[in-house]
Amino acid sequence: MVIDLKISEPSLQDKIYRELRQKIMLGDLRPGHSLTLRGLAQLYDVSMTPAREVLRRLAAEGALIVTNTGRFMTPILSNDRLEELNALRGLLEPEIAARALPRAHLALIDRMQLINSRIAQAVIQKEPISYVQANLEFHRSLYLRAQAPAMLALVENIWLQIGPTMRVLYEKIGVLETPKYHVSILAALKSSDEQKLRLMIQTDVTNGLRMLTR
Amino acid sequence: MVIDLKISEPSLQDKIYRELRQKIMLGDLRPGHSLTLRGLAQLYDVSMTPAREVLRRLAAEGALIVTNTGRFMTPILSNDRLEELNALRGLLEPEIAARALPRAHLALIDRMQLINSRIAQAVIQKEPISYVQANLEFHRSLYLRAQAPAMLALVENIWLQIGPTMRVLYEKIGVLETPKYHVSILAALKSSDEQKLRLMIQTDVTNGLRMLTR
DNA sequence: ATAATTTATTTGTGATCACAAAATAAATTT
DNA sequence: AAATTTATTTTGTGATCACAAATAAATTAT
Repeated sequence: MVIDLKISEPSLQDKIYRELRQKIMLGDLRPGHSLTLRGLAQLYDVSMTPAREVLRRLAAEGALIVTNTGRFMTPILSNDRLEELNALRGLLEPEIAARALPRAHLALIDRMQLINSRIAQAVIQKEPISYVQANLEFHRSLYLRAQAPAMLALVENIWLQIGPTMRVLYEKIGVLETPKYHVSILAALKSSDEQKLRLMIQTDVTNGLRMLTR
Repeated sequence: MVIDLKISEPSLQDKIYRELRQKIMLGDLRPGHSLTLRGLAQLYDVSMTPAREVLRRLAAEGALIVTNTGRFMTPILSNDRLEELNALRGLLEPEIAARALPRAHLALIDRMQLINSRIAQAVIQKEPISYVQANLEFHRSLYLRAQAPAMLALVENIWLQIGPTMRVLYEKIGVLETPKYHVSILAALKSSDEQKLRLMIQTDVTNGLRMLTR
């Protein structure tokens, strides 16, 4: 018997999808930025077919909206919508963090500390994209430990939806400060204090938006 | 100036999408049921193009999984995954219910009572699909009042993911009983008791699964 | 019989095209 | 100068095809 372990290479659209998704989540595209099938296809030198699969997929995830005439663009969130999405973060993230807590060993905490210093660096260099990227990585590296893939998927889905809007908010205010509750989060992890962790995650999330919208 | 209000008729794929989505959410398809582009296309007498858009969209929403060779099928949920998804229901649904509470007037409560009797009817007639449909409608009619579209979208997304699995669970057990916490939910609504409402929604959701998996 | 191999069939991916609707630009009229 | 009309371009939708990979069926060899 011949066993062949061929790794089925990712399809064309997967590559495009991941790149575009990343761009949107990090706020590389502003709200209302429109994307066209042919434009995207040309950009990646493929035909319209994979391009539309990508756009529709992102639309299905709420990363893009489809206008009533079928055009694709990054969403322009109303204040209500943004607050709702942030409330969802405040609901989901403390829960997933709490689930990660028992599995959060020192190696992880160290790594989070390292990521946190990258955030500080982005603040100094005034690089909003790097800032968002490192910030999300800080949270994700913790949440991954929860071994709750469905929950993580929802959280990332929300990040995706608010990506473009967060970017312009950061632009308006400038990246003022390194997130002040991250140290508290790390402390709660070290002391395995679930209640404190929940509270600090919640505060970090809600305060982040308050800081931006006032 | 001439304003013309043309309702842009829904595209071909929209119709197919909605039908298939409904089928999946109500458990009309069993877990592991595979769907093919050409099969779906033939069924609706369209070309492969709209069929694949539909399947990919549903896959993006977690209603279908894509095998590592690109085939589409309804998900076969592990116990862990099912419990995780149910925990998400238990987290999200009390929140959205609480948000709907201030807007839940008598007309709504009456309508929910009516839906509840349809559930009882489905129990008697042993029609699992009708049962699930009416049950979801009971919840949705309340949640719609929350005016929290992003939250509702997440909830429905979870319903979609557990649809096929719930169906087989109902088959195994048979539709034993009408959901006993629904009357408490209605009572909490009438008395505008948020804490009770949260608890009863939570209990209804978690108990529903416990009833099925033991 | 059972396993291995070969053959036939089914399936998703990506490319290309025609088409109609929509958005934009240009021209015309008011 | 503003509003309307016309022409042009851009855009998404759906259909069809070739192709390679994966699955199923048939055949052969052990």
